[in-house]
Amino acid sequence: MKIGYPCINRTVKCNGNKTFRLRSYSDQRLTETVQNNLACLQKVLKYNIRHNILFFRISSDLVPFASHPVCKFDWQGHFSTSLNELGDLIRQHDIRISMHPDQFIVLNTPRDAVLESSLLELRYHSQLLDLMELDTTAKIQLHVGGVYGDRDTSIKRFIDRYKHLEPVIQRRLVIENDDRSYQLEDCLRIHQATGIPVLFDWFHHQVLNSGESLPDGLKAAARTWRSEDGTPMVDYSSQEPGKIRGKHAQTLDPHDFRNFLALNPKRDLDLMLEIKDKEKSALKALKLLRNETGYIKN
DNA sequence: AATGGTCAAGTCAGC
DNA sequence: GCTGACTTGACCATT
Repeated sequence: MKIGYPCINRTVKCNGNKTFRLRSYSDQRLTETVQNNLACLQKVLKYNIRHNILFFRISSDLVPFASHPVCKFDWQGHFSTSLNELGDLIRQHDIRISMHPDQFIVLNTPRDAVLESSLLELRYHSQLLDLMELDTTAKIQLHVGGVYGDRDTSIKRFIDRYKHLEPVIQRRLVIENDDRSYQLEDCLRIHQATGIPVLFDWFHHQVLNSGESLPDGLKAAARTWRSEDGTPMVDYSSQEPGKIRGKHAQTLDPHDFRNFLALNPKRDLDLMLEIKDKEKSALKALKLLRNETGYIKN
């Protein structure tokens, strides 16, 4: 089991998620920012390697405005060498990579303009991973999308859109159960129709489910991953005490995490910690894993 | 250097 | 109808 965290490292003094305002766009500003972001990503990956954190989610802001019409710059060509070198580092240390396009990317939208920009953004994500020459175990995770007052039709629209995706996007895409619209059951139904792997979100499943236990839910999701998709990915968080239901924890709750481990003794999964203090919790989780008797290697 | 208004993009719940 | 939440506050004009 690999442990990971998303996008930001607060220990390494290097911000690899730098962006800028649209009206400040220039090719020069873009190249400077991307150069910075790639250099920081490399530093963060090296920090992760030193600390045995071998799962990482790369920020969608790596190349700001990459899919925006304002950007005519050939960032793919200009940064292909740097991206390739990053890919070398990732492959050399067998780091698992994911990306998570943000909330504006909605594959099942009824609106043409939203679909079009979503497809461009997905293409950007897949191009990044392709330029790093990562295999299809590097994934792009999406939620199913909106309900629009008609779940069945909206699920059908997702299925149809997925089937018509470019293969380079299709092979990387996975769907994740969310905590208010589409639960595990819906994702499994979409898997049945398309073969798309289902990334199990442990915390969301506690908030929204149809009665499956957490371990059963996780097992059902894990079965949707083929060998070319790699080890099933799982998102993990726990409830921030005293905040509204569904609020992600500030830091790893050792009690909740031990419970997670106890419920999943096989641990044939890669675990993304969606916890606000990022690498600190990843380190806590790894330490806890090492110190617990009966818990494996690393 | 500190501050505060504002930022490409969608959808939904809660008020 | 507006605001906040979402994987993540940070950019930038102004003082």
